[in-house]
Amino acid sequence: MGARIGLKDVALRAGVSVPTASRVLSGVQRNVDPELALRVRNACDELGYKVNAAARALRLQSTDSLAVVVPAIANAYFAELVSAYSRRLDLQGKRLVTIDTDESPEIEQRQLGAMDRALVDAVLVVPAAFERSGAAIAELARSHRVVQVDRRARGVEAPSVRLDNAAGVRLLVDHLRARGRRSILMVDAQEDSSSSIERTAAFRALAGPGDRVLDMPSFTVASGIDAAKLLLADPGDTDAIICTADIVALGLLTALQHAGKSVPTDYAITSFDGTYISDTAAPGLTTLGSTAERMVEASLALLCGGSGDVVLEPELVIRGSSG
Amino acid sequence: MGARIGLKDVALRAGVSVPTASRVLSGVQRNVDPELALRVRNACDELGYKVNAAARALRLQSTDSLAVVVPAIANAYFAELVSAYSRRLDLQGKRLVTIDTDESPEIEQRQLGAMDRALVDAVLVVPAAFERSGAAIAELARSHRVVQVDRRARGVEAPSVRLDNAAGVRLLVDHLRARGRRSILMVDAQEDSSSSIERTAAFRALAGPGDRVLDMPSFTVASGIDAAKLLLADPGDTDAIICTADIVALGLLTALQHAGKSVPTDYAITSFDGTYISDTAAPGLTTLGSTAERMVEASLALLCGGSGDVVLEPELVIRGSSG
DNA sequence: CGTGGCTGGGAAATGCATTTCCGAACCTAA
DNA sequence: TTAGGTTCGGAAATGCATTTCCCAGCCACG
Repeated sequence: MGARIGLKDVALRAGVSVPTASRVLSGVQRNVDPELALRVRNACDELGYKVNAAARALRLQSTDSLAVVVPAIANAYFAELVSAYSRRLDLQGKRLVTIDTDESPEIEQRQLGAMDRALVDAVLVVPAAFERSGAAIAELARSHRVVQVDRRARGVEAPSVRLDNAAGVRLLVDHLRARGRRSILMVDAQEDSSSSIERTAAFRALAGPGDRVLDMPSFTVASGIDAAKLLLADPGDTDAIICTADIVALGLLTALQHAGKSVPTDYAITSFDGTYISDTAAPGLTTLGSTAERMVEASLALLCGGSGDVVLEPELVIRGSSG
Repeated sequence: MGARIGLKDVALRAGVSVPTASRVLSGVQRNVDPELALRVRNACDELGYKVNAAARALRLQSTDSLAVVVPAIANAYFAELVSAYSRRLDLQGKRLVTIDTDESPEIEQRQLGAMDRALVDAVLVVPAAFERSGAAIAELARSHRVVQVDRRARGVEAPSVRLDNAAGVRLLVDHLRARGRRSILMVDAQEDSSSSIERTAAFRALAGPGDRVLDMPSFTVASGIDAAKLLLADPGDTDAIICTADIVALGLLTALQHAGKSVPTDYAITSFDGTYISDTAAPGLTTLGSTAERMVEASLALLCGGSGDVVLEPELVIRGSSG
């Protein structure tokens, strides 16, 4: 019997009706005698009443929760993105369900398929892959409001927010050329993500004969270290590097320095994300500035209505790593 | 009217009863004719039926979701912790609601107070402060299953998992002394968190006359940089540093190198968290190994029952930064 | 032929907050 | 005093999945 405390228990204790108690707690509808309101609030305290979130969500058809699906929360870029969402949603009294897909379309598909169990009103998703994420996200979009963030997936109608990756590549390439660099290596990862596809395509379109692309498996420090080994084993004429993530650039920078190379003298290094990493590496990384705040703002706006795609303009932040 | 599709619509379309449809989807209870099961599943696909999570949660009194409340998701230590939770819970078909309190007991209190709206079965919390987080967490523990992770708060009954901070400090101090360092500076932050309190207390108990403690406001790269400035302005005899977070050590290391100091020749640097940062800094940071996995395992075990506190033993990982 | 063992169906209860519909009671202004 | 306005209470509907109760069929085995 007397298991959980419901609103009717509160009403009983306060000596008021259920509708009245609800009016007090919901705060709206009609005016309530302050005396009664006080009795209701006291009853809540005394009984330790907590509104049942599931019942409330069922009735109101709304949970005040969003899901954000990122490829790797341990990647500083996505951690800063999630942090920005969290801060902004806190102000709106909403909560964030975080899903880490580990850059795997399989995990992503499983998680998105289970999203109906997740009690969220909408989903912000950074698709793991361009091709292989499409089906799961399109399916999800049939039942949920979805916005694609930072990356896109093929065949998904849902609106998206992303960086103008081609413009970003152009900024970096022009900057390196202006500094007299002749031969640029692009170190990429997650090559089947839309951002990688856009970045490598833009790079190849601008590239000269000495320019190369190196694909690493993941956005990790380890990938940067491995990339450095590969570069040192086959140095070519390379005198400048564009990493598609700060975290890879960090590993690369560290490994090159360990190998006795000087940055930026031997190699100019630049990267994309603009996380705190670029600001703290030694030397600081020339990078495209952080777009997390703008991306968060735009994607939440899209959630509240509106369709179509938002493309954010990148901005070059010059630090020591490019000379 | 014909708005959302419910289970009865599926049953109708499949030409079966509601209980039968439920038996098919829930998968248990009684055997169902495979023929009927197929019809039900087809009806689901055709109608695009998604179970209503709120109704399900209301009926089953369970949401398959946990909340994890961390002081700062952008701090690599907590990002790795959240990532570890996410990976483990994914395997159990559960979801994670992430709350970022920004190291603020006020935000923490507000968020925990709203936790009943959050549709979670339990809460894993890293208290922002030892003193000022107690009330809100104790209050939350009245209505939710709570486990304190990494840090504790005063007066909370909920079980906890944490590092043996005193042992960690001892490991680092002994290591630095064994390397011939005479004068150690501990750079701390969030001094009102339980881990800070334990670490500084342990340090002071072991400290000699040349040893000092410097309190910074936050676990950020910027704090490390500021600490370096303060140190250089008042160098004393300091020849070794213990940072209570990798991320602070990173800023400190970088700033000292910028100022022309050599690590480890001029300063040996050590830190606590064992995140990927310690592995990638140049030189690598001597640190206590990562306890995220063990902490996650222990805290989830506590959630499934059991009370009391789990104290994890630290392990010293020696890298170049300590000579 | 009879009985135990399965499986399906219909009706209804359960979980709980929110909200609507009225009727009853009371107060104020004309 | 009367008309109009305000506020509260009781009952009930709504949102939807899950599950129980029990009654019919249908099979097979004895």
